[in-house]
Amino acid sequence: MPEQPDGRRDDLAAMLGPLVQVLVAAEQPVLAEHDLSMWGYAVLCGLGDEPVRTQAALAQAIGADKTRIIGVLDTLQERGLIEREPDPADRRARLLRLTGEGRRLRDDVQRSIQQGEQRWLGRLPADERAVFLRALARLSRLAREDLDRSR
Amino acid sequence: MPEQPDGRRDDLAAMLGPLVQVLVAAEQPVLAEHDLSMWGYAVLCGLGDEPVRTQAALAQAIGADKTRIIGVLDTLQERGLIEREPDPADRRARLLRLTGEGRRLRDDVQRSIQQGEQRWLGRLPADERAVFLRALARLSRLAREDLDRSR
DNA sequence: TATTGTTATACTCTATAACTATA
DNA sequence: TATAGTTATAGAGTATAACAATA
Repeated sequence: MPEQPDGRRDDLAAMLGPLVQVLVAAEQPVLAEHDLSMWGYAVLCGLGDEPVRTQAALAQAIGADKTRIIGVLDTLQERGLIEREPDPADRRARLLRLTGEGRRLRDDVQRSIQQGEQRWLGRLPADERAVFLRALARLSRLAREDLDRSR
Repeated sequence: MPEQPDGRRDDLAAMLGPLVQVLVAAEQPVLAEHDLSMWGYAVLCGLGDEPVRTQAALAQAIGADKTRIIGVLDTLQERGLIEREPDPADRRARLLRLTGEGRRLRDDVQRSIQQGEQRWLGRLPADERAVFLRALARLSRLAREDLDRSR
């Protein structure tokens, strides 16, 4: 699909909006199947493979308010998907890490989601798709750096 | 910026989120300068260059609830940026169109916004940027078609 | 006195349902 | 009876401010 005939284009945000909307909608059934909220999944992804030293740091990493994720952490902990213990060196802080089961669940869900994304990415020619993903990854990283600076 | 070393990548939604956030944040000062809300701007863009036959159709086109835009239309009309008159052929409906001033304002704002976007797009090599924009336009169109079908 | 986590509250945004006017 | 537009209301999601524990 070429640009509009006169070379004009929609604003980036106007193009990204609908795309985000269908992608988020497509994630819902997968998340529901595993009893995860969007924020629950974001936490599992945000924890990565090394422990995180404070809840506030985790919240910032996933773009949430620190108060926003407390209930989420409660639930994940009750389900044995994460561990949350006071830092012995500073008992105000909570050390956070994935359990084995948490990691497994995260990987399962991520596999399903990225498989679903093929419905969209598959509509792009392979070479264009690779460039798109590389460019998106770069822009996303720059955007995150910018957000981190302004917080 | 290459993919992650192991070839894995973040979910599309996870990459798009921060990008949308900084783009929307960057639009705010421009909109404020012209006393426009985000929805107000969306309406000006949604009206395009031909009249729209009903408010509901306009709302759907910009992804809003029909009740959502009523106050927005009131304000735009008071400012002389749009015209809103009962359709003579069916007086339940309202014919909507941009005034000359509305079109001018829309074009001014859009120019500013797309100029601001260069801060991000400019970080991509020119050839990669062109491919990214083409791919994004295509995915966005597919997403919009999908959303329209499910409404 | 400052920081981490927590709770309660208030605020914003949005959708839902009920109403009017036309058809 | 059905549709376009409007209004009022309720709900979801979010941030803000106050508080307890620890440093």
